[in-house]
Amino acid sequence: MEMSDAVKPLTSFLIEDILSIKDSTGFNGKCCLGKMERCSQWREECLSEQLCPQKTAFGEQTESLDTSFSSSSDSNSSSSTGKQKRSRAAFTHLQVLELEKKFNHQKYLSTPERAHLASTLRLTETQVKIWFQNRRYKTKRKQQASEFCKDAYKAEGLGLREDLVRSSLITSFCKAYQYRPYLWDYSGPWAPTLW
DNA sequence: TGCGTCAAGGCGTAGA
DNA sequence: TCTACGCCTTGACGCA
Repeated sequence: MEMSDAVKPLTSFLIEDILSIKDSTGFNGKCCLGKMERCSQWREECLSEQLCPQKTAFGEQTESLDTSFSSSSDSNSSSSTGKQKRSRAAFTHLQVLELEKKFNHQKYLSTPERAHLASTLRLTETQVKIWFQNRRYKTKRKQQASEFCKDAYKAEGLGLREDLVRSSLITSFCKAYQYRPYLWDYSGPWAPTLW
């Protein structure tokens, strides 16, 4: 549904409209040349090894995006049962960084902003939209988890012993949960700690 | 091999 | 009716 939307023109803010170079790059995973150019671009923008350390940053993402986009239009990914194999695109570290940066400024993007960000990051508008959707939901879950943990600590600290065993379990859960990347990346509900 | 992460799928809802 | 959203789930992928 989403990926087909990405291919189908939705608004006048299509990446192609903005870039007006769509056929030369062959974006949407149908041509590796454009992605290689993107890789070069991103590599140049890498300030340090820390910004692009992941081995999945370019090669695997290229492949992933290929399969991701081709799954909607290419029958190669179909299994013998006729069911298309679902693929998951892995965004590059820099793409995620830029998305995070934008997210820290704005939790919601307008259509033009989304289109601009998508073209900047060489992603589809749908991918940017879904990323922000997922990001908001993750942040919300993180907030709920932190409040849950806070309450658990509070209850334990006050000596409320309705169920000490459960409380201990919750406490250890919270202690473990704080090491989840997207949990400790942000100290507050919308607090930008990366930037 | 089980588990965690995360992009994407799916469904219901709201607003224009 | 269309689009974007929230919420939850699914499935691919990497790792210990």
